[in-house]
Order: sequence, then structure tokens, then C-alpha cells
Amino acid sequence: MSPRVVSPGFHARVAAVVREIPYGRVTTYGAVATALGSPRVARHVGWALAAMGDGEIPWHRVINARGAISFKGDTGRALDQRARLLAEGVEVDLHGRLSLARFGWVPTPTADAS
DNA sequence: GGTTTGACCATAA
DNA sequence: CTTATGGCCAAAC
Repeated sequence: MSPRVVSPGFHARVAAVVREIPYGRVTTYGAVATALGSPRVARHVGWALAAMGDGEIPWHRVINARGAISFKGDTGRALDQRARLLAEGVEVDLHGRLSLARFGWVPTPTADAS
């Protein structure tokens, strides 16, 4: 684990938090943003994931505050995300929505605060 | 260093 | 339930 994170840019922070999401659990952009210290950066969370594409990051475990999968016309990736969640035991309906009260997970706040 | 954009969020109607 | 608007902040151009 990294005891300290200086300034790896925003993407690395998002990636670090998303990577900590346990199996069969989902979190929201706002939750990740809040864990980073600012709930306003919720937009950048998803944007950061898109910028890096897929990698070692379980981006499919990140959804919006409505408890549903968000995408901008790119239904292809949205369907992929839903399929991955179903594979993890997360009950996602055809609307792409799930119960945050059941599968919602709170990310660990970063130990970096200046 | 200003402008544009964006996988969002909250509120209002 | 949906649609519209404002805001917020960081990266890309």
C-alpha cells in the first residue's frame, strides 16, 4: 500500500479508490469524489475512468448516485457494465438500476489531506 | 493561460 | 415519473 500520495494527478487517486472496491459491491461517483475530499469532483471520477479505459480498475463497480448505470449514449459499454455486475452477484434490473442500500459500498477516504 | 467539455449531483417545475 | 438549469472542478485543446 502507498502510505502517501503526493500529486499523481486526479486519475491515479480515482483509480486507487476504485481499485479498493470489494467484489460484489458498488459505489457512486459522488462517494468516490467525497472520499477524495471533494464531492464536487464526481464528474471527474467517471471522466478519469473513461480516460484510462479499462485496466486493473473495476470501473464497472462505479455507478451514479441514482443507483443506476450512467452512460452517454454508449449503451454498449453500459450493457457490459451491467453484465459484469451480474457476474459479481449484483442484482441489476433491465433498467440498469440496483439497490444502493444493499450493494452500495463506502470507499475508504484517502489518508492524504493537506 | 483562456475556452470547452464532461461515465455527475442537487434542486425546481 | 421526466425535463430543465446551475454549479462545480479538473483535464484536454
